[in-house]
Amino acid sequence: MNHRRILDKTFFCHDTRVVALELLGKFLVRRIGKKEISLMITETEAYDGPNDKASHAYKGKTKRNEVMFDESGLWYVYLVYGMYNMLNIVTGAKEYPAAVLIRGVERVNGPGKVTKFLKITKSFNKKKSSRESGLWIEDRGIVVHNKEIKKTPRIGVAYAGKWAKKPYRFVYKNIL
DNA sequence: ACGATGATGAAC
DNA sequence: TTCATCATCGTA
Repeated sequence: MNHRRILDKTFFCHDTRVVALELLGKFLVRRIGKKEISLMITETEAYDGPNDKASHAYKGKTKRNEVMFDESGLWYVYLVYGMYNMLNIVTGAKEYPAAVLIRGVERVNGPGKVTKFLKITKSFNKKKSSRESGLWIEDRGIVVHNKEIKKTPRIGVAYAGKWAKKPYRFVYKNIL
């Protein structure tokens, strides 16, 4: 059975923490010309709504974060530290600003390295996760058990007070 | 432990 | 218009 299902809005329109968990074991697929690169997602972080101080949406809608307020299943890509693009997928209901940061995939650890390896830039911002955009996520039938998932505080958000301590980072331990 | 490197948002 | 900050990473 070659089980393959491209994930769409129906997958992403749920609680961002649930989506972040369920993205582990799914495949991030990037088409460049005729070639497709598929890598299993191994590390994610949830950014949850207007009250999460670690989230870009905490202070309301801006030009940068406005896609977080749009419908789920869209890419949110932005530049940090002048060098690294961060890849997020918008989650939850429309107007509820939430997203999941894809921090790591198999053999590529670190959100800046993922985007560099897959040549993902801000040109993907606000595009839909879909085959036609050249970047999408597939379910290939891998089942990840709760015991295989490590939950930790998020990285690089020490400024966020009590939100910095919430276990919104998810790591699939069964990494190749 | 620290510098690279530039967009962003808030202050002025 | 200036300024501090930043969901990072490679080098030391």
